[in-house]
Amino acid sequence: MNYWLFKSEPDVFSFADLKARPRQTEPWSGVRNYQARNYMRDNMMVGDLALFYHSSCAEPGVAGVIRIASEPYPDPTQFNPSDDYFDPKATPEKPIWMLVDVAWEKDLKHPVGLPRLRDTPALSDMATLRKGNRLSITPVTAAEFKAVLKLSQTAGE
DNA sequence: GCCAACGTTGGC
DNA sequence: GCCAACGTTGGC
Repeated sequence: MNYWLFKSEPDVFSFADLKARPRQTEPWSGVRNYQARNYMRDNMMVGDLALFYHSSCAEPGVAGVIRIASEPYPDPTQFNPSDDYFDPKATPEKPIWMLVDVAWEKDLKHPVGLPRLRDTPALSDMATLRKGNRLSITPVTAAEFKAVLKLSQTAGE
């Protein structure tokens, strides 16, 4: 079992939006970064758990827990000329961008904001908190995942 | 293969 | 809106 962190701007797609989906499941479309794609294509297993992180918003931080719900498959938006994520170099025979479905797994008792994450020694080496990191999908260690869940049990300051 | 220019991300 | 930091592009 591996652990991950998925970033999303809540104005575009939030943790609550995912929970409100009919099957509480959504294809994680639109990733156009090779490293993030490779994590989905090469390293994720159905059943892996992930933190759903809200970025570029008033209160950035971990909003909930999601689960990898499919094998990797081609991101359909790369083939659609009218889609923002259309990639003219991709064809169904030779897709470039792969994605996985993610499913709502559980709510947190309290969301864990970025300042708390930064204040937590156990998370000092967490990939998404490193200076300059912009990857929308990063690995999380089991210890880090556990530490975030522990933080979510209390409201903090 | 190098590297400058550009676009994007994301916190503040 | 600003700025730091990074990834990508394209000329050479």
